[in-house]
Amino acid sequence: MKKEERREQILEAAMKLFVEKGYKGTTTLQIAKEAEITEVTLFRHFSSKQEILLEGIEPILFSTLEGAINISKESSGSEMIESILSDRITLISKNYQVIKLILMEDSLLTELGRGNFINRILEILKNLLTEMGASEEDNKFALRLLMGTILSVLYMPDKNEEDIKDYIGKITNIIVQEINK
Amino acid sequence: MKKEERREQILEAAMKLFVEKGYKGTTTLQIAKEAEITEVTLFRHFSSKQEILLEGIEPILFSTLEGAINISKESSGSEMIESILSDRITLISKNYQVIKLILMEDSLLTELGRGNFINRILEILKNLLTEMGASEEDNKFALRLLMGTILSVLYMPDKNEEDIKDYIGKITNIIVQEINK
DNA sequence: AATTTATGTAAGTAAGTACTTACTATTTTA
DNA sequence: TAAAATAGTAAGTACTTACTTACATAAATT
Repeated sequence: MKKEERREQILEAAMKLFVEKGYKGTTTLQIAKEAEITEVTLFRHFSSKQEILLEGIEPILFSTLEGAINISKESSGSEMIESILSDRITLISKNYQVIKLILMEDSLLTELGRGNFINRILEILKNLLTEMGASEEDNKFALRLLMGTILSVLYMPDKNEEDIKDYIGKITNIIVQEINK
Repeated sequence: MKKEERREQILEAAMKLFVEKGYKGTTTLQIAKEAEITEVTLFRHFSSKQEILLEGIEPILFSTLEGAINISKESSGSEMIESILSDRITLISKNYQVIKLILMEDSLLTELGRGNFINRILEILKNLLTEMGASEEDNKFALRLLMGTILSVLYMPDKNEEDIKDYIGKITNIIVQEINK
């Protein structure tokens, strides 16, 4: 098996276990077994357990968030939130396990200078709302509503796409109504 | 120092560290130091680290949730949700760190037969809504809205009581409006 | 003052865990 | 088919960690 393939395979196995039992609750031996290789091979591909975690969460840490900024700068109009929200929340919904892991391991990631995921999401949402022309007061209300929506998608067992889209539509109406009041 | 006092002191120190660094990320030696005692003394009061965790989260695990059921059965009218929500969310807000810990350590607690905190909250909220006469569809919407509210209080850094009460009021209006539509 | 009760000290045990080294075997590629 | 890359085996190292034992000391209770 080629280098890259094996790395992917190890990452996949590791993330599955990290999500299930947390970073500290997972051993490198368990990861190796899950990936059906030996521990020695694992350490030939990654120099440490930490490196596996960081590489595993990296794509989410960057792509999931940054995308929203670009979209918001290219779009306009009052359907903006809905399209952005729908887009972002779909992404969040698809990667909810990794994101939950990132929240779970926040203290560890903070030690490594990559913590505060929640604050970064809040910053992005705040910018979005400000660009829409929301006042300070509306901002508070809408911000909590949006954050609550994201968190509910992360933590509620019901991941039905239709239901979520439906909910986003209603939430968007409420926010737009509030801003244009 | 008396037995009970010391137990409390150890629990307090332990919970502080568990919240900061997670259960597995905290050692019994660290707990002892935080409580300004020796590790031996710690193990004279608790037979295991696990026992400390379970005893530490127990009050929240039971009181925070069960209370809501009783209130809901004794009250009536359309201000019901607001008073219940306000009450429960204040409690959640005050214990948000422990609750976050419970969510963080869900896999560990599941092994000990005490997991699925989210599902238990959802059950309670669902009952509440059904008693109010919400339809299946409203139920879905309101349930997500309520759960999102709780989660936002848990995870957003802004814990301003006024702001939260304000938000709850608005959310309540939206739900009542949706149900009586 | 004598007895209990609670704590500290010092040392240790047994198990786990991230990570390494040296050597051999297999698979892939040229 | 020979060279190069990848993987397994076996053993081990160095460190951490939950928890224990034995003994001495201090504080509280009677």
